Amino acid sequence: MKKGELTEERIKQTAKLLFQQKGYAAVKTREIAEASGINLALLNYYFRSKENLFQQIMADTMRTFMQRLLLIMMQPESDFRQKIIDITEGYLDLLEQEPNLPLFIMNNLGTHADELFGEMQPDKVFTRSFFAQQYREEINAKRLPDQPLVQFVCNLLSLIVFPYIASPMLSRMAGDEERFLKMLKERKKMIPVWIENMYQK
Amino acid sequence: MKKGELTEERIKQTAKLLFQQKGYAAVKTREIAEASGINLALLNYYFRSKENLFQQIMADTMRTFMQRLLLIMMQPESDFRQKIIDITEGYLDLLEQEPNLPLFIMNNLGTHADELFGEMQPDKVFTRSFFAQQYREEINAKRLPDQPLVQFVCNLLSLIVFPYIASPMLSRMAGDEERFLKMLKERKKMIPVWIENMYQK
DNA sequence: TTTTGTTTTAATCATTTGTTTAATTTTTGA
DNA sequence: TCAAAAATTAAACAAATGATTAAAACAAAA
Repeated sequence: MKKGELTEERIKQTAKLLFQQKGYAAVKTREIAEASGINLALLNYYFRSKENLFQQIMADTMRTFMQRLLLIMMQPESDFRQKIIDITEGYLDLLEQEPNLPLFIMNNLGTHADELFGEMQPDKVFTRSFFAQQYREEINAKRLPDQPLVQFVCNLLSLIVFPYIASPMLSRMAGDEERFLKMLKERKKMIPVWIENMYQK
Repeated sequence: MKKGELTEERIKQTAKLLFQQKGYAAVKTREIAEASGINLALLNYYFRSKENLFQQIMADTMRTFMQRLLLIMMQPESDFRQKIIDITEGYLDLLEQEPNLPLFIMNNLGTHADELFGEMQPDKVFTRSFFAQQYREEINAKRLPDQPLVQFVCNLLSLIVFPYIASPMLSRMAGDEERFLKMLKERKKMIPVWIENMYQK
């Protein structure tokens, strides 16, 4: 009863990594089995099918990724500027450990976008969250132009996520890997500043 | 001699679309054949193998995508600000017609990043192009902070490309498809403004 | 028309791949 | 300790998949 759950989890972690790196169709069940150090048949014993294993992993991934944004947006304590810093640092820390996550998410957004928000209604979050309220306050105080919140969040996520999506291109543009990594580090400080400036008139 | 080249091109276009939508491994040769209205064997007659067909398509795609940026960067006529506008509008026009292009590129960057620049040396473009020169002039004139050019280009490309990569998520955040499309339109005007403001102190 | 080279087709091959089965080993609880 | 349950394995199956073959249809040149 204990041993099983352990290997089940091991398979899931291995599969998650492989799916992230190569995508659903490119990963073969035998590859997952070998990489997890299990017999091929065990995969179906625990997960019924490759498809089902993938669905489980995707549901987890989507929810966790979005939760990171939503939890901060719903924080009553922190102010608007602090939330931007929290979102930036939160995601950049995550991406340091899972650099393939963004591309993985984006690739499967088409079929799994609904799972992003789990139980929550997207529009509720984007109109009634503390972050949404604070955003409107900024607009009312004329510190931000009157544009939809999505536009703002889109810009923030763009700047955070894109370098990890385009890293092979950017590291070539940067000249070498070292300069690219330096650039990534720099962004953690700069993104909140850039975002703030962007809307300054 | 004429008929052949025509079907060859038809296969290539169909395959390109499928590869963009589903990725290499998920597209089956029979699917390409059926969608192109040809017999399965013709695919190997013209392209030797699925792999080879894909390589051809990727090489084309990478070069064309990057060329769009590099050509503008090497323009002697236009000034710095105009180049930013040209890059933004150039790419957004392209993406309107090929919305899956960014994800397709990013997914295959790992294996095909070298083909991005074709003959050119990346560092040459990023240090000796007119755009690079003009960027340094802006820095010298204190109109821009002293940061590497890649950082700047990364931000510009982020804002242009990300909405097309994350569209299923963003359209949900926006509330409905209509509002999302409105947002996309708005960005064409706003991105150059945002970019300019970003670096204002 | 005949001939020659090109294009297209149906059928087939050899692997790969997801899944299942049936037997074996290991673990657990009484 | 020992039987029942859980975990693991080797072997095999059926469908799919990329590729090839040999023959047919077609087009162009002589």
